[in-house]
Amino acid sequence: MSQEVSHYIDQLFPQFEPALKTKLIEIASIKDFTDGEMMMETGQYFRSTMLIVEGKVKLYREGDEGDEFFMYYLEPGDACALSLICATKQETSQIKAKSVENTKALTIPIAMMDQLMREYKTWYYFVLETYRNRFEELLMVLDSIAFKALDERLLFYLKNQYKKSKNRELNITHQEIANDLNSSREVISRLLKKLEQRGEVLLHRNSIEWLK
Amino acid sequence: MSQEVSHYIDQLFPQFEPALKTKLIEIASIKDFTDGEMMMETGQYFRSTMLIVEGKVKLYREGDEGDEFFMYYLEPGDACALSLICATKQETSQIKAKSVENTKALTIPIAMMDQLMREYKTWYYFVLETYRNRFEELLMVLDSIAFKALDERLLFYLKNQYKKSKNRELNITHQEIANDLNSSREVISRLLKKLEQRGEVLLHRNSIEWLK
DNA sequence: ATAGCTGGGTGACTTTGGTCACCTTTTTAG
DNA sequence: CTAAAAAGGTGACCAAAGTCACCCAGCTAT
Repeated sequence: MSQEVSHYIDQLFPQFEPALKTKLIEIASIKDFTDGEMMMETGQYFRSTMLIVEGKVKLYREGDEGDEFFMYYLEPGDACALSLICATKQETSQIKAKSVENTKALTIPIAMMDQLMREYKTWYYFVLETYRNRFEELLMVLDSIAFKALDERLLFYLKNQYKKSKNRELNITHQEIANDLNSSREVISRLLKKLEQRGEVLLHRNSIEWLK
Repeated sequence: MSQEVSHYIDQLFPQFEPALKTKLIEIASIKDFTDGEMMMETGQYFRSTMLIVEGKVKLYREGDEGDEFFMYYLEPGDACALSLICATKQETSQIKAKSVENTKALTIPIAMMDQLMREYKTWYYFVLETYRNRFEELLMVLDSIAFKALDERLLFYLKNQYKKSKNRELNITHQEIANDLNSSREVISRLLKKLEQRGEVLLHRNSIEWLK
């Protein structure tokens, strides 16, 4: 078990100082989530901070009528910024997190946060860096929704997906995209068709192929 | 000078531990900004962290065509979250900050951030709390733009303004509101008229009166 | 007093995107 | 194999909001 933790830290968090690694091996444990499992609901309390070490986690905001709005993904090497913040004050979360692959996370009891922050410089940097990155990602999302029309938002979304999947072929349905962008299937289908006509993508059932 | 710093800390940051207060008196200085002055441009580097002690600062995101999109205000007792994060890594800012009243800020050299974080627990809490608050505020903005129609966003905006001004009378033009919401004057005028017809506000030249 | 500026009102029109109804094709469950 | 579900296409229509053109009222500087 602690061997597994050790391995993940070497692979994904090589910047952690040796003493911090030792400490984490002592206090952290591994938690598994199956594909599609909710990792966090709105209004739920945090009991631990999570560092993603395998899989992919989708973070989204939930509207009053239960609509979902996609914010960003967490991947191996990322930490949930909210769990880093909220943790320290026992606040509830305002976002939902769903595992979209079989996901493994390194969990650290929130009670340890204070100590880690003050005793390990590399942890402290990691937390600040995480914050900054999430904040920036959120700003990018805000940008696209505040300033761009839906066709540009769709492009922004697709590019993001391709970047994360490292694959020409994206396995996703029009309906899922519509949900993530808080739009409707018909509209997304139409816009995708336009992209196809412009030669930017190839549409297949259940997948979109990125040309260009 | 240091007397002024001391006074502001007592008034606005009573939670700071005595040793931290002493330290800040030693290293912080006061900077003045006149009404309307830009405090930060996109792409600019941070050289110091700022705690607002007087006035009001408007934070907004800038679109590709120079459109502005209002995010939130900073008021006395608030700190710029971005300057807290970016500071530590010499990153550039993605947002603009404008003083909208005569504003005074307590500035702290970024070189001190590390030490403050590790040596003063109350500072560390303050920074995390600041992050959390800005993140939440940003999420609220994201919500309103992702899930709400313009009329609701306008209400959300007006309520926010009234809350911050503690005044029934809000001195603002329709054009300014349109800019902040990235909409157009005519549309805002029409929506405001509807609000007036429903008896929620009274419209005057250069001001909007909140009834209810 | 007059000219010009700023704030705001209004109608006509257009575009974007959401909705509805209904269709076809492919996949999957029984 | 057949029925149902899932994925996607399509046209008609509608509503929200952006745009344009033009108006008027009130303030201000000369």
